[in-house]
Amino acid sequence: MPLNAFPKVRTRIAPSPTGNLHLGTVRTALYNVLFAKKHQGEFFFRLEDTDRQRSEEQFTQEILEGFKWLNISWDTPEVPLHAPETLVGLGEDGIVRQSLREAVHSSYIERLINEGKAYRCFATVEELDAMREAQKARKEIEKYDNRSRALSKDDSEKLLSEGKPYVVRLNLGADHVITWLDLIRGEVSINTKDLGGDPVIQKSTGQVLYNFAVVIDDYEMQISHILRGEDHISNTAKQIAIYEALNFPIPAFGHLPLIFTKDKQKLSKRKHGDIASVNTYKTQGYLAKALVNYLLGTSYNSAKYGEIFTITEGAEDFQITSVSKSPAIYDIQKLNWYNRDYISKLNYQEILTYVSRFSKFDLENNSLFNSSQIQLIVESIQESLDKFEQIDEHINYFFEDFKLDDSTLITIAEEGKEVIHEFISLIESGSLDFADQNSIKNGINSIGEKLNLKGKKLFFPIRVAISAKTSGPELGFIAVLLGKEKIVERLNSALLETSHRN
RNA sequence: GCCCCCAUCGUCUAGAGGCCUAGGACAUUCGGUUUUCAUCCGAACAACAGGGAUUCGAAUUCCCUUGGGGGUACCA
Repeated sequence: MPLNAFPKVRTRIAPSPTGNLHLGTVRTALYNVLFAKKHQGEFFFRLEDTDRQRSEEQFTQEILEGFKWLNISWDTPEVPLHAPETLVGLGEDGIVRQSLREAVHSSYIERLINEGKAYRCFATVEELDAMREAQKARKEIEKYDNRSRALSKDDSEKLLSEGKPYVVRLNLGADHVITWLDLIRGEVSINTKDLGGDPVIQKSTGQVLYNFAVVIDDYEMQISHILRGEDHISNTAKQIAIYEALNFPIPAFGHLPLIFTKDKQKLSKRKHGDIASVNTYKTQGYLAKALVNYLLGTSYNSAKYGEIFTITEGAEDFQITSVSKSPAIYDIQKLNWYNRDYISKLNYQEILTYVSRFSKFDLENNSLFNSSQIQLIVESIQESLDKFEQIDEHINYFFEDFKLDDSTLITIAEEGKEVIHEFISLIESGSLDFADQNSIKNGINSIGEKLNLKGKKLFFPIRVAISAKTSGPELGFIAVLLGKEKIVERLNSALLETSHRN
């Protein structure tokens, strides 16, 4: 596709360090990466840290760690063509820090004032409140009435010299329609009359507003394609007005659908807590690749790879135009499915690394089992793990004893006790080989024949007695690893507990 | 209120006028395998929001309605 006036595809992610790394931010970043990869372009990272009230260094660190964990890296912007020397605010780490660019932003404000495209507005907050009240009383739409457009240059200079506080507003001119061809949505049009009057571009503190800073920074970083959340659609109209006032080439815009929860609300930290935060997934033991794949899959399916694909594979046939327009509802079950799938494909060294990190048992240096036994244990539960956080609930009975609770004991029942008795005598008769799974299994089978029991009635009592669980690897497998003594001990103690209960 | 965006199974999606009695995946349910559990295999369930218009023909184009969401700051 003929991209646009820009020589090269450059995209960016521009998070604010005002909270944890949000799933939505990651998703936006991912689509930007995908698009840049697909078009052999570059992807940049800009930190929008100008909100001094809410920005915190701790959040910056969390965001960077999150990106690192997810293995999303960015390119370093080169010296911009349009800007004079170096790109102000660019750090060694390739990150552009917006807070370091305030002087740059201000200089463009001055330029607009000099060109008559922006003006100072000395109206006080009280004055503007009164204006809105009056509009409300008249049942008009509340918006800035552009009153200061009329201020003469002399009057303006006078108020300025008197030290009166002011904001700078962009002169939107006569009402007109701003239209862009959205990469995802097609043509989008917004009339400037619905923008709430001439927008403030610089506060009375001298700091510029978000919409202005974004335009300046994207321009100097030569961003060619801006892919961001749908919640920015109305910002885009204002930003295009700023691009036009500044006579900057206008990049292409694409507005991605948002992530919703089941209640159809935008996924937010405030309302939905931890599930919005990337850190939660890292902590619970999700694989970064699975999370990436899930996030990408929410609004995009690879024609070539279907559901399961890496970011590189996804980029092969990525079409920004085929990204879904409607919101994606957050679905933990789908994420878990991805994660199970990725976990099950891990080789042993990989899974051991993860599992060790999440287990309270020292798997790599264990006194009960040697390394090949550990491998057998880990591999036996590899496919039943949704996330690594669950590791110990699957393997704890190998490492420590337990007390059966009522809900577990109930599965043993009367017949079960008999099964256990028989199993104990069989073991003690010495006819089972604890080095051989099949020997154990055959032994259990013979009990089944003797008592005329099969299926759950035969296997559950033993399973519960030796593992306190109704699911897990083969019984023979467990028995061989735990060994004769431990098995007998647990069988006896289960019998004891059932008798206490009855 | 005003402006904008969106609308296919419960969920994510395929579908760019006839290939659609709408395909796949997740979830769910039921079978088979495993004398248990997990895995695996098979099957079932289940959707074009409603109404008009265009057309020989519409999930696909247009309009309206309804529903949902976003925005509406000297926040980002």
